[in-house]
Amino acid sequence: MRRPRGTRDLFGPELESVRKVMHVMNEIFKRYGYVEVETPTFEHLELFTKKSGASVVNQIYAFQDKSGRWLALRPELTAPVVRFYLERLKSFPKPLKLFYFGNCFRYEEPQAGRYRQFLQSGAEIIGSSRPEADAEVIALVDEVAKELGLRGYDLRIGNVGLLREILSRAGVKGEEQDPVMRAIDAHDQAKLEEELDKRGVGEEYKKLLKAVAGLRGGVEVLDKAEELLSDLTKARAALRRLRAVLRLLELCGVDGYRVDLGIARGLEYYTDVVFELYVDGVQVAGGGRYDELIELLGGEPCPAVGVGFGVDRIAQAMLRQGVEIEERQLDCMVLPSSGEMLDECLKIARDLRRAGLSVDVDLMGRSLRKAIAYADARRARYAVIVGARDLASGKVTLRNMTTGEQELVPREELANKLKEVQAT
RNA sequence: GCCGAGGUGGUGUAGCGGUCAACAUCGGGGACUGUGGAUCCCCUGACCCGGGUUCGAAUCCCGGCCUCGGCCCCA
Repeated sequence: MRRPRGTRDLFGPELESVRKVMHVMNEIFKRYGYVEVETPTFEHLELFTKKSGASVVNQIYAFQDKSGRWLALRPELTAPVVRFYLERLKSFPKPLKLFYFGNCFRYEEPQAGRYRQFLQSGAEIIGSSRPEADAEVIALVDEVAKELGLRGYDLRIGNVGLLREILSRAGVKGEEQDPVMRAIDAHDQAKLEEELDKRGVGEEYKKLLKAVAGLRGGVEVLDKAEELLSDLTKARAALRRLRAVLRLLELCGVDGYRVDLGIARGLEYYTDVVFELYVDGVQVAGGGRYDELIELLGGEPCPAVGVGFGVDRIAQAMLRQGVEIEERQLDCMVLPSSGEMLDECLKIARDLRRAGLSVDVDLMGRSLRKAIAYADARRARYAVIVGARDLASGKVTLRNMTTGEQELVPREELANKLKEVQAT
């Protein structure tokens, strides 16, 4: 039997790095005042088909249960969290700040950094339409990247509202905009030209769209955008919002970002400010404002902003970059000098474990020689050698596995002695 | 869904029509029943699956599966 395509078995550094990412995120989310939620692994299929276009529906693991209900393994977590909000959290004080971790499933061809089961985390602010909320979510992303020690990360901030407004003015509305947005996101000029012509967009708007989508750099690009958009009131409002968010980011201590007005992505439900986080050219997080999604899923109109993180991808980036991941090692192994000492070893191990130490005993009936070799292979810091000779005077031998130095230690002082050296 | 490169012990490789399928490493044991990272010896363990060609296939051909990477897509 082998594992299903696109899944992974994890252990060792791979698992440690995932755990570390989860741990750090968990701490930061709570530090920022978010509350954890958990939703089921499967939902009604309809929840996802409502939110996402038909193109992605065939990538959902969908099935009928024994009563014929159409269910789906969740392909993402925003829709389930919004569903949870609509079902039970609507009457909590606004804004609601929620975070979550969860496995998601997509039926896709596995490739670099892409699996059929993957771990996502995210945070959402539901109920605030203000730029403070946008800025806080972006600050959260920056904090995660910083605290995980990711080097050379690239945080890009844009606003899909600008591009969509230009398209609307040019007569391209609703879903018609999506293929155009995709072409922009892919930086595919030929494709963009084609999509715009297909929809009869005039030269003037084509030029404007390309000019705006090409803007990236520091805050100064907003001035250029403002010149270009002088006639478009709503687009200028979007620009003002972006400016406000960037100003707030400064107060939050975020400075390493780039403005990129070409961010469009296939994220069709984003309405305003959007952002993406890249590490080594791989996108590891993305989010933005989605003021219409909650209504789409059957709620009262309600503004919201959020972010999703690709936990596995971030963990892989950390391994790649050699970020230090501390791993709790075995404090000691308790080894009998001969078979008769086994009972005594078990008692000593019991006491040391109760004292909070990480302790192992040999379960193979090995000779002392082999057992010490095994302790070395396990990278135990100490070996406690229990023999009749020392035990006669109530002592055991404590061997430092790194230096090879040994000393006789009274049994009852063993735990304290080990805890002392554990701290160093 | 498409394209490319691959699949031999747990890992890394050799073998490329006839070999007891080799080597290294890892794992278990012994030399050495109160002392590890050395040496020597022994043991466990593999040709992805199914067809075909052939007297004979790990080796050649076809199909599938899987892995890695790229495209499409990425809510």
